[in-house]
Amino acid sequence: MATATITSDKRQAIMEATLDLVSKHGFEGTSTALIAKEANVGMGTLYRYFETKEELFKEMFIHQREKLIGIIISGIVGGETTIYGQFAAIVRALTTYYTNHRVEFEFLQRYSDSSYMKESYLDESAIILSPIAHILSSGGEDFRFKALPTHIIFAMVYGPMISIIQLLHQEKVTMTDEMLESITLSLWNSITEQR
Amino acid sequence: MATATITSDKRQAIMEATLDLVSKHGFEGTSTALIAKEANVGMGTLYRYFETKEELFKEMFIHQREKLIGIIISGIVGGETTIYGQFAAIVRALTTYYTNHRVEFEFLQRYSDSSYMKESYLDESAIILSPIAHILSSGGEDFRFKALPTHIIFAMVYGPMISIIQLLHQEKVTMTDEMLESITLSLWNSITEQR
DNA sequence: CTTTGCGGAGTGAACGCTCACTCCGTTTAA
DNA sequence: TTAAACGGAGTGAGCGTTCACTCCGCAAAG
Repeated sequence: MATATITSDKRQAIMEATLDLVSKHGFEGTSTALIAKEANVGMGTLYRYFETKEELFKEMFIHQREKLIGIIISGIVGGETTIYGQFAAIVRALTTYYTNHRVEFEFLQRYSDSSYMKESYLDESAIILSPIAHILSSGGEDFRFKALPTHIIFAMVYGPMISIIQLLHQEKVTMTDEMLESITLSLWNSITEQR
Repeated sequence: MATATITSDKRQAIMEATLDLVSKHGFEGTSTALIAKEANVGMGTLYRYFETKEELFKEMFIHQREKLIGIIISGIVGGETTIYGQFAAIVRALTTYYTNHRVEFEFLQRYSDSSYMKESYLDESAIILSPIAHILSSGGEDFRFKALPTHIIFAMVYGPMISIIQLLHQEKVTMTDEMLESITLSLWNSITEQR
């Protein structure tokens, strides 16, 4: 506990080193000794700021997920007035951010598929995202969302985005504005019906 | 029957134990001692069949990926004559298979997002899947595929499917025939245009 | 202004333990 | 009888974690 909102230099350095090393070598290949060395910090210092290695990873995960939620929310409250406008803003923001922040993306992915990930975090994240789901499921004047469970609607947007961002990282494709527009519209069409 | 391709009982047992344990405890939490015990096999035996732990995981991955490719191909050569019919058959087969074979699915996911995964395997898998991509990109009489890179088209089908199968495993949703039909059509519409 | 004392951030060698992997005695089958 | 297959105790490297200690900025005392 403690160290609630203080952001010490050392703490920051440890977190940055962790992000970098985990994305490079995975959780298994990243020892606390290596993190400490990369952060130019003693072993003991690491354990002054984080109770255990697992706790460090967990805090990193929560931190990164909050960033993710922040991006989504700023897409909604941005300036777009239509639901589709907001949807497109979110897709654009997430694609841009995670294309340019590969380590953050890979950390989130790794953690989500690791055994560190407790079922409870999954529930938690669903709860956090549910307000957005609620807004989206409200519908608009000229469209309505498909009669599918909210989770599925989410998966049909999130799933492709994850896969596409991975492709961008592997440099299998390069994203143009037109492509992103086309993809955004496709995703929108896959979850809505015109009326 | 001393041939190069014998599948010994012990080898089989080791692979089955590995699949089960990795899906349950992840790569980190699965020790070779545990695998050997679960397979009712000595440590020495394990190392007779697999050079290293990493090699064992790699062989497991390749084996599982071949199964995956097999499912896709059998969807194509099934009995469906239209491209959409084949597409729907693949989606149905994959959903059914991985819903009922959670450990196989989780192993593939875990491995793909782990540091074990070398870039070369990614390329390799793309090569294997490219014939299918070629068939799909041919188009039909009353539709054509969107003007997007093949990788993206793939991602827009694969991505949602992975996310949805995860939801099914978490029992966040239950899949009905109508839902699957609706999802399949949505995915199809997201990668094609009517003409 | 200088000296002394103090609190706590910072350190890294050392510890206990687990791991992947080896080695060799035993069993099995031909 | 012989060789291949097998089992599992043993081994050393490396892991996460700890703790006795150092160092330094600052406040109180002289």
